[in-house]
Amino acid sequence: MLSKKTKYALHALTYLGKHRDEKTVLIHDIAEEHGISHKFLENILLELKKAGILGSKKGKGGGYYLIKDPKEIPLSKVIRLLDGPIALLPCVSLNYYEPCSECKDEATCGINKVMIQVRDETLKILENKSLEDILKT
Amino acid sequence: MLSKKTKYALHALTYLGKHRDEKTVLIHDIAEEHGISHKFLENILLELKKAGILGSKKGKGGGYYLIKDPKEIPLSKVIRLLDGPIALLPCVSLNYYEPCSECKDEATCGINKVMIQVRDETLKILENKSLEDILKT
DNA sequence: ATAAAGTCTATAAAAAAGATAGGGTTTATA
DNA sequence: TATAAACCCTATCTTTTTTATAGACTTTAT
Repeated sequence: MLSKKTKYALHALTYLGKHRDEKTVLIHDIAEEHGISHKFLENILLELKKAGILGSKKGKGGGYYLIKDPKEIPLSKVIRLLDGPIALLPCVSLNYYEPCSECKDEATCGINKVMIQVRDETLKILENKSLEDILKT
Repeated sequence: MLSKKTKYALHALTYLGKHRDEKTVLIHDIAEEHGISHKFLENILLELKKAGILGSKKGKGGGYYLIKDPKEIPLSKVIRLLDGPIALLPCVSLNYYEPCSECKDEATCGINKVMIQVRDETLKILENKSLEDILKT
């Protein structure tokens, strides 16, 4: 399951996507709309900004806004950013690889092999679904 | 990512699958083979037994054994049993449904719609990969 | 000047995962 | 029939991760 962080991020992105006509949107408004903690959301938006998905304007009249086209924001990117690996095991993660201690030899481990296949097929799904898909339904 | 519980379960099932010629296999042997806690593994095997995947024989000379054909043990079953939902959000889970508090109306929520699609496609993968696939590589 | 708004870092609280403990029950076999 | 081996069951402890909060700082419109 996705963490609340990722879930909130998706809601925030959706909200921002729906308000692209406005120059900026307040954290406060997003938080209120979905009944989530302002401060918690603050951290999340900051991460999305650092990842190049959002832009912001400081000071009075400031706020956040999307700087990418919704179709250029795949679910895989959001999930990796807030939740970490998409792979089911560390030993098959492309972005967060770590060996599995209980596995003696990766090269001959059937679990490893199958999980690589699962990862590749999962990635196909998550790279092909984007914020645009969420917005257009 | 999968929990250690699920990972250990997969290793145990693989071990049992590779020793199907023997009548029973000791928890101890599986735990030792993979360097994992005997007691922790005990709980996991018990769950696999209750789920009808393993059989056991008590007393001296006892142990565990597979009671299903490896191809009848899909990854989806093992994951659901030890880890819970496969869906990315509670509001789209088939087996562990719960509404999402930050979503006002599921019927019009784009995130919900997209996650249903992701769930269905993910399920296709995990229902079609089984212990057999792990064993045969 | 002031107030509004994002930035940043640290820490606290809560929940989940991982691990351990120990007594109970069953069964082969000496 | 006593004993030891092995699974059965439930409770609890520990650690890690997640979620949430706090508060001081910076920027900017008016």
